[in-house]
Amino acid sequence: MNIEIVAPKPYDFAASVRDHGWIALAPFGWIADQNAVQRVERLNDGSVVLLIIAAQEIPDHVRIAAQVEGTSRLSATQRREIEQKVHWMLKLDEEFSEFYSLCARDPELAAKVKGRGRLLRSPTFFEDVIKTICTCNTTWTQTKGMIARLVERLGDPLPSSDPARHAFPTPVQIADAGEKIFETDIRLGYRNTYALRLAREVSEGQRNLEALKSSDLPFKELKKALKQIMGVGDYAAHTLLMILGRYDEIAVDSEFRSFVGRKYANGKTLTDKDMLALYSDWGRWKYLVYWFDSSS
DNA sequence: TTCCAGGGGTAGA
DNA sequence: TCTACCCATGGA
Repeated sequence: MNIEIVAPKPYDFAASVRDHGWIALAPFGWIADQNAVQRVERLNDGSVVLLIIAAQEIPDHVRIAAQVEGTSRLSATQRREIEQKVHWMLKLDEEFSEFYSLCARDPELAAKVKGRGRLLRSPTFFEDVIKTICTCNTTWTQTKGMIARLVERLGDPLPSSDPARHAFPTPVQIADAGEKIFETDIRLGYRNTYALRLAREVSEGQRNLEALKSSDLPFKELKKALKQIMGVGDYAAHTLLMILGRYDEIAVDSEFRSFVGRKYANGKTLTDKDMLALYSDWGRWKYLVYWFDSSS
């Protein structure tokens, strides 16, 4: 079964989805020989399917094809859900023309960003908050391990896949799992508490994370709302704002400091403030400008 | 052993 | 608003 979606041009699908490390976090994956994103996805009705998402350039736009495996037929509701999720994951709703025209003032940057900017995100904001918390104060290798264990231990399995592959667990599945399995098997370290607490808040209806996806709150207020989540500080809030399409502020982490130090410091020691000042001219696009400044 | 990685919470000033 | 200290985990 195939679901087709039209994406605007310019759109470099293969580069865009791999520009974000999320492609390496379960249940996402990259199929190199097909230039396709794969993802095990649990639908709202509880069924679990495998999505294989690829793109094809045609004259006026880009055609996204999502192949759905693991079910013999799809209801209209299921098709609509998959369409909406793919649309959100690929950020097909965002407008980047202002960003591209702004980049024209820096030829090196302009050459790099062509058709890029639509960084991969997860279908639910809950998943992206959990993943972001698992990037804090740890290495990327460990983040991948934490998310792989979380998905493998708590997510619903894809029917008849061998070895078993799993969807990202729902807030209820995480909340119901309890602390013990986090300590013995999933091992997020002190983030165990944050993940469980968030899952409980969401599953009990005390926190509506998905509503933030369509929020038109000003940047500062949205940031304030995100920082109310236990485990989310400035770095995580700016990362999550990027995921929501707000690029006003850079997420300062060891990676940012190391890149700016290498490229601009010339042996001097720079404070975070000094480093951020290097990007101050880029208005509401600072995060993306830094992102592509630091990427190849 | 010690350090620290794509930081954040908390207490105290 | 700023600083010092603590935090689980695992690789270097």
